[in-house]
Amino acid sequence: METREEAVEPGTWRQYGPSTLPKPLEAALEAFAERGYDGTSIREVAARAGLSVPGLYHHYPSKQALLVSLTTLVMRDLLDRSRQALEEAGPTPSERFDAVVESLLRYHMFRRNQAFVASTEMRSMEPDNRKAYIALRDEQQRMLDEIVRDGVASGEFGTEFPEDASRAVTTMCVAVASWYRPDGPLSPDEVVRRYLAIARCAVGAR
Amino acid sequence: METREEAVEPGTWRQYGPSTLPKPLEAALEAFAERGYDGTSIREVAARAGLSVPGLYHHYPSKQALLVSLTTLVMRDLLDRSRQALEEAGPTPSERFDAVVESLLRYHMFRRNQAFVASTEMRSMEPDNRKAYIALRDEQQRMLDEIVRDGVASGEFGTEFPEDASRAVTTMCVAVASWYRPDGPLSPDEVVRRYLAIARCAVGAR
Amino acid sequence: METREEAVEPGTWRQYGPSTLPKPLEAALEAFAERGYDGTSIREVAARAGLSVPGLYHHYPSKQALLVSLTTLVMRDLLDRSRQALEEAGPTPSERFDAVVESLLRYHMFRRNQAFVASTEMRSMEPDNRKAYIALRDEQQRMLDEIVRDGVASGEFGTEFPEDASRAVTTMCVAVASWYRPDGPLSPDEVVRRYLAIARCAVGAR
Amino acid sequence: METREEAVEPGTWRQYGPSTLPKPLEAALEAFAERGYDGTSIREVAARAGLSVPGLYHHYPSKQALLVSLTTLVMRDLLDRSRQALEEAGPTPSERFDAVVESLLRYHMFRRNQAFVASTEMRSMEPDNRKAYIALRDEQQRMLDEIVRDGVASGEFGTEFPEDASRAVTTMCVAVASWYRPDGPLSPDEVVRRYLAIARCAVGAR
DNA sequence: CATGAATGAGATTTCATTCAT
DNA sequence: GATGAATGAAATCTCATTCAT
Repeated sequence: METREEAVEPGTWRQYGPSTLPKPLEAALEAFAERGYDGTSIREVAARAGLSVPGLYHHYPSKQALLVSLTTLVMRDLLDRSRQALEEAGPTPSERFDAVVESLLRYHMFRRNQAFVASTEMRSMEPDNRKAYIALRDEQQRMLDEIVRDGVASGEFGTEFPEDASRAVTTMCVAVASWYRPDGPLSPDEVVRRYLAIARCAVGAR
Repeated sequence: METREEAVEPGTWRQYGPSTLPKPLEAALEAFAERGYDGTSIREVAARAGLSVPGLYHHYPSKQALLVSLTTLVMRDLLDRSRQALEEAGPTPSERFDAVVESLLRYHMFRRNQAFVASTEMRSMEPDNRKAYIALRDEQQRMLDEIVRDGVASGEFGTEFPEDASRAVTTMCVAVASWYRPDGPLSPDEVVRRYLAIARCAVGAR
Repeated sequence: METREEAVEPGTWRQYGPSTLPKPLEAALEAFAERGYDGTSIREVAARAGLSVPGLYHHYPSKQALLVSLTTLVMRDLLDRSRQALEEAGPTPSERFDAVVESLLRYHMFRRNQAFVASTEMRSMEPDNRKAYIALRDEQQRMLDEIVRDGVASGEFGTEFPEDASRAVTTMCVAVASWYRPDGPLSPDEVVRRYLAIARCAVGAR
Repeated sequence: METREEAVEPGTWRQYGPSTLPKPLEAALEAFAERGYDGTSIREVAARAGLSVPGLYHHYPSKQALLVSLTTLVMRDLLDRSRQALEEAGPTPSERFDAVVESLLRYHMFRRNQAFVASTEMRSMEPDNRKAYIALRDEQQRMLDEIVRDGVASGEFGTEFPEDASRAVTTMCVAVASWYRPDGPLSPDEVVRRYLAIARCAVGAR
């Protein structure tokens, strides 16, 4: 009876296998994460990708194109996962809030570098590319804003400043990418549990 | 009865005049904030400082030295202000928490660029310089960690995860530097009021 | 009674249909005319020819080969036309002079790009290829030189400096390629009329 | 009683010492003349100028700048000489015609490479630079055009097509740069004598 | 400190050409 | 012949830094 175009297994948004980026993007990602866009030479990316420099140019016509392809894929992946989390969530703002926050948190742990580079290297994008990236990022932010507003309207959330709280929550989640380490003391599930508690509190849940 | 080395007017930590950085550092700051360390040429810094290139080298022996001087001054300023806020605060963990958080928030609003560059360009520091910078930053973080722990011990804060909450709070405050604009809709006092509410809640105050 | 190998319609040397160059050479011609040999990439030629790059290499083994094939065809065409013009001309040096000059003028108007590229890109030819090209060009020049000498000998031309006059005439005709435009104010016939007058005068005709 | 700003020795326009171009331009000139603009690498120019590559960039900010500086100096020099020749010439169109043609001829013999590169590499100039160059070149052409028109008006020149004749004469003179060799069989004075004869005839002098 | 000249190293990008399919 | 991938060599240009004056 399922009539959706793409029927996806439930919970897929929680599953993170090894990243499926094409090799040159994987190489660019690592390099950008370590040294930044401007601090990374195309030679370095090519070497990491196991290509000659012109070989790299055969696939991506410029350094900027690497950044754009990378960040676009990243934001699409994040958005897809958040949307899927929402679809599977219960109907109440609280449930929806938890779902989006959890998807944000997991993404920033399991796709740490991707998330970090995307948010950090916005300034290295050429104007048009930046505009396109910001549009995607804003879409993600608005998703949470709306839920928080709904929660305040329904009385589930008590915050006086829904916008600020929403941004503060996003901010916290994004920052996870800069300290979380897979081999650190906290498991992803534990991070989710703890940050979810803080996030709920930030919006005055209950 | 005052026996401190430097007796400072009370509330100085809340006062932010125009920055007192030496001109070359001011120039470097603006450039680094706009284009990043690697994206900034020494010629650009010299031009912004109204100096010739060799003139700039007369004051700072390398590009790296500009970054180090800059970030060291920044962290010292922030630490000084936080310490002063603490000295003037009441004795309870709640009062002390509020003081440190407010000092963090104000710093990240009034010294937006400084805070942003310092936190962003850590990766551009040579190993020893990075180590020294991290030491200062950790000192700042430990200041808050300790207060949160004290608050939990005293029963004023109810969080289960003092360390996480403390880091999340710092994180939120640091991120203020990347969205706050002096000509935006929120006054610094209002930002302080709102974020303080969120921060208190994150540590389970009350 | 006709015994020539190839009997050609009279006046053919005056007829210029659309150029019959193979497509890759046509493409190379246009590109070389616009941007010069060194300023043209093989990819550009391939694209203009509607071929893939390896497809182009299938027909011509190198960029240099394109230039050589092109200029050889061009010079042969020009020489053929001049020879044919001579064959159809009357026996006097004046008549023969007019015929060759007219053929030169028409070629440089109707095969403007070909003539321009051939004369311009001599310096881009590898030594042996250049030598071969120069041989053809000299043959053309000698054709005119000889007629002028005959005309002086017969008293029809009065110039003191037959060689100089002959070269100056060639020069003028070649230069027509760099200013003549099919949509300009002068018809080819009119250009022929005017330049022929100047050319005759340069050799002291009458 | 001389009140001119710059009193110049008469006949200066006929004097050609060794060229006074700055060394990098001299180097660029030779290279461009031999291999063309696109065929010349900046390394080659630097090497010929006895500079490192960045050393060359210290003086000229781009390859294009070399071309522009060079061709501007060239056209100014030529124009100055032609104007001076005119000032010293007698009042009749014939005398003025001879003066300008002689100045053109001498320039294209003594500054052969300069003249050749300037006329050849127009297509390598960026649009604005080309426009500026063409303006200078047209000024030179109009100088001759005007004289020829005057000569026709006064009855000294009999040509039916003053514009064509004028361009043909210029063309001949310019082309001298591509065959004249200082060690060839004709002295500059002799070339002047012979070409002047042809040029006069082209405009129907007498 | 400013000016001006200089440079080794290295940046991004392009080119002609080749080969496997 | 087209497609796609690949590459050594070389192109233009920039950078941090230095030195003489």
